[in-house]
Amino acid sequence: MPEAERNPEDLLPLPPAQLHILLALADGEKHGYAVMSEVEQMTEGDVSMGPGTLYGAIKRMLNAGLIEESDDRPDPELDDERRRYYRVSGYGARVLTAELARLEQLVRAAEAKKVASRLQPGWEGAP
Amino acid sequence: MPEAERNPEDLLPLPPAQLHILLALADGEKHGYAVMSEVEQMTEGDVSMGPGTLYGAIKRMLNAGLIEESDDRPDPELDDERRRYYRVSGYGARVLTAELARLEQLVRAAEAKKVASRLQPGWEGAP
DNA sequence: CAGACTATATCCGCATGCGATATAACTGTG
DNA sequence: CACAGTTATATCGCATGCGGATATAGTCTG
Repeated sequence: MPEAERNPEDLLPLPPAQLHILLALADGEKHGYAVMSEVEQMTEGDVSMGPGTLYGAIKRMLNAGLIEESDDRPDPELDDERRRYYRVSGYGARVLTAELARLEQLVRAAEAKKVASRLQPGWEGAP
Repeated sequence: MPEAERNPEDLLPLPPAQLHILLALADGEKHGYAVMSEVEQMTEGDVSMGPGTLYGAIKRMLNAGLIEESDDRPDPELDDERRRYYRVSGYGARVLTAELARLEQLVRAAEAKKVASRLQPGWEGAP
């Protein structure tokens, strides 16, 4: 099945680790270790991803076509040959967008409920 | 450790199923089956929770003090004696708030990245 | 009265998460 | 240069979590 025809919705909800990796790669390709640091940073320490989680998830995501390994290497003087760089695929970008929309909708629904619960906290209107 | 002293942050990130259950109970106590339906409804079918997921998660959440079983019964004429009702505990409410804040921050961070990625899509500024 | 729906519960396989460990290369310092 | 600390990838095995199948039983509907 060609990438363009795949439906992003059927990978949803995305496992949290995969979401964080897509998010970390969203502003440009990075190598694995940089992804770990980026996740720690962008979540302000709420999420810290160890190597077990990272490389397991990367393998699955490559397989699912969410990310791709890049052959581009930076300036040889700045390069570290151990590094392997990854980027978000077109499909991955669409899945990321869909997952973010889902989460946003979830947060909105929660806010709506908070209002509702202040209006009727007891058994009134309950089953 | 008394509930009031427990730190909501150390249960975060909350497993998705537990978040959905707290969300379903946020506007009033419900029995298990009603939680399943509510999750399906409020996520517009994106998330459908089977009994395995539900009752497993409920057991863990009771244990962790996120929810409590309620002895209140609705009007006997409307009651179904098989039902077991659950409500969000004070601690659960605080954990829910913290988790929602975390997700909101994640979505905001993603939006910020989208802007950034339009400004510098290539290797410029990369490692 | 059969079949669908409500309701709770458990079992078990599978996916995911995560700490520990291994290995090796790079970086900076004395 | 030696060495310590950091960077970097990878795998293993256990724990957790998820989710379908199954069981049981009462209720509601055509």
